[in-house]
Amino acid sequence: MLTAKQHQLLVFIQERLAENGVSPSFDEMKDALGLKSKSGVHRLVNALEERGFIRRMANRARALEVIKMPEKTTTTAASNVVAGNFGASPKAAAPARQDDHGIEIPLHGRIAAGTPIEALENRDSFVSVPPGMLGRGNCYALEVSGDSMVELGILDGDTVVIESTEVARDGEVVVALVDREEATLKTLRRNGRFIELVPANREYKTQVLEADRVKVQGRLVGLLRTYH
Amino acid sequence: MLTAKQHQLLVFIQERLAENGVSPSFDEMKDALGLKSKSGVHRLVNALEERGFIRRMANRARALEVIKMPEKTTTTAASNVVAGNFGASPKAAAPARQDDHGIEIPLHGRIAAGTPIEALENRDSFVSVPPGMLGRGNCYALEVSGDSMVELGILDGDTVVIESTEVARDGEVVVALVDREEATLKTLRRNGRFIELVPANREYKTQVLEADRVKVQGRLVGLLRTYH
DNA sequence: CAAAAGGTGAACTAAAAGAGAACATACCGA
DNA sequence: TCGGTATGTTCTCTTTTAGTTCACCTTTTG
Repeated sequence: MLTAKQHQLLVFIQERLAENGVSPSFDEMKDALGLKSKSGVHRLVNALEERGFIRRMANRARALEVIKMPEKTTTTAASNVVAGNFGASPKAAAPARQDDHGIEIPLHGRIAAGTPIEALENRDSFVSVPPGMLGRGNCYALEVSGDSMVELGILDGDTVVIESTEVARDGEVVVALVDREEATLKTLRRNGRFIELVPANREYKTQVLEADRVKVQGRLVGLLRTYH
Repeated sequence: MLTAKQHQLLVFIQERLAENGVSPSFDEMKDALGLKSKSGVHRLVNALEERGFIRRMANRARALEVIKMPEKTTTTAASNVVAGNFGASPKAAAPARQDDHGIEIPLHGRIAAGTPIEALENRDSFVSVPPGMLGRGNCYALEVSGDSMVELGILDGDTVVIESTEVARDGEVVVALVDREEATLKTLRRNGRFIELVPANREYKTQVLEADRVKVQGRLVGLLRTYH
């Protein structure tokens, strides 16, 4: 995720903030990295901001803030946090990691109307969500692609939080696997031995399928959206 | 996040509050910082407010309040962040805590079309949001009431993340204060010396107002929704 | 090799900081 | 209700410090 220089700068900023609560100026960073010009620092800072490690106020002096540190690959974290908590619960490969104020859940890929999930089990992708948003079971996140659910306020590009489950009640929004192939996000309706997958967009049609062709994979429990 | 002077002042304010519960006057702060004029203090106080470290009531004497302290999150996170600083003070400020995976921001109340924010500055309410969702400045959360923005996927009951700012670009969704009374969440459009507050719902009308009647209070940067 | 990341120096713009004064507002007691 | 004291707000001016941008070059890496 980070280059050597970027990492070096991030650590320096973090140290300075922890030491005396004052963020370093570009000149100080320049010296700390052994550079002779501030413009290089400027680019590094931009890179760190793009990658979401720091936050800054535009055109303000010494207004840097570290909002996350690079992954310290498990060893310490895994030992005390995740271990053993789940006992009998059916948990997946990438379990949620928890701390006091946010819980990180894996981002498994994209989901769209009519196309399968890209099974991008990219282990680097985690999303932090408020604790209250999680369901009871194992949760993961998906990025929404397409506009089939706009009328329920689920837009293209949103991140949805899904609770793994094979059961869902009538009217819930679910991730449904059709014919063991296509995963889509739709409202579930039961109708005798049929299951209806109802989009929330007048331009799309409801799919009516025999119950055994549809397998529920998860249930919508939360949604996150970022504006730029 | 802070300059040396800003940090110095913040620490001074915090100490005075912890000591005797009364916030220092501008003159006292002036002396404490070794200045000869209050105007400098005024600027520093504004800077601290803009950065979300203190809160104040306009035109009220000694009405400062520290709402967070700069991060002392040392790499080894062991001892708790804020611990010990506050001594016996019962009203210890609730600092917006930060850790690796989530940031907590204050939930300031509800916002609806045509009604003021309930200024429920309930200090107990915090929401944890993903680090990447935050804007550049001071952020807080509001609960959305009403359906005036449904066509942009902002539903009744959603939680929106707002970045404090007084400037906004054309087309951005903002918290706008009309006639110093009504705060609403709307899309901002500039039209000569008028400002249009555009709802995202065909059943509501666009408000066209002279520019000086509208004050932008913040900018929409994120959205959270929980399903039950 | 080409693209991305790094590095330099200079010119330029903007913010932080300090001072002093005039003005505005809140509050309190007579 | 008036006036005075304490406080907070604004303004202008100045100096210092800090951030931004650009053109151009070098190194690293896929």
